[in-house]
Amino acid sequence: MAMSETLKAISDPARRQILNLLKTGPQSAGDIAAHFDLKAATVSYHLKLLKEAGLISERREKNFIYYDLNASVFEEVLSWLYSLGAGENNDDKK
Amino acid sequence: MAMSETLKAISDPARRQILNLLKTGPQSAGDIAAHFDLKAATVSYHLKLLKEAGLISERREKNFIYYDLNASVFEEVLSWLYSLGAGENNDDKK
DNA sequence: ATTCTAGTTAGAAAGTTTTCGAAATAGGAG
DNA sequence: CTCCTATTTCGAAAACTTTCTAACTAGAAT
Repeated sequence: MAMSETLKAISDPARRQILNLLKTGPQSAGDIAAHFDLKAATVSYHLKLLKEAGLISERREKNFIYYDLNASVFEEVLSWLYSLGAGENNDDKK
Repeated sequence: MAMSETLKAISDPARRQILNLLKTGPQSAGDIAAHFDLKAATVSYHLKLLKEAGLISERREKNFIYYDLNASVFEEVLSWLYSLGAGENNDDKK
């Protein structure tokens, strides 16, 4: 199940912050690391997980690696959340 | 952030299965445990986490405890996913 | 009041995840 | 070719999670 990987990927706050940062456009690994209180090795580990989950893609240019968000992978998660009833009018019966 | 708790709660496959089961209506802790290859204590632990995240509510009746799904908590997660661009037409530029 | 049943809590073992420092790699620049 | 810079990989420590068994609580039934 791809969803398990997707959800694991976004269950970590550091990885969510990385995704939030990539909303504004592709960034190099170094740029990303500079935004956080984490060592480059740690950020690299998170980027690897996000990449494996298909949530980001990488592009090499010069000796930088640029990472870019790929939100299409969230479709399966959205469907599941809707199947549980998320997104409905949650009016109280009152 | 409530989202962190919500995402942690649904990042575990056992807990997702419990939520899937509760789609069909409230169930007692024992009924839930019976559906899985886990000891009652383990299921109780998962139910506690889901309850703390606000994803389920409990109702006591006789000496049973019935658990019920509360999907409204997913709204925040949905908004965040949409803010990342999930749910858009992911047509290739081709 | 004792006993039975449904479920929870406590504490420990096993497994997984996150973080880091140090060493390794991959290219571009000199 | 050697050096430099950006980033990854390795290996270990620390922190967290999941699961279990055993002991406990709450209430219903006798």
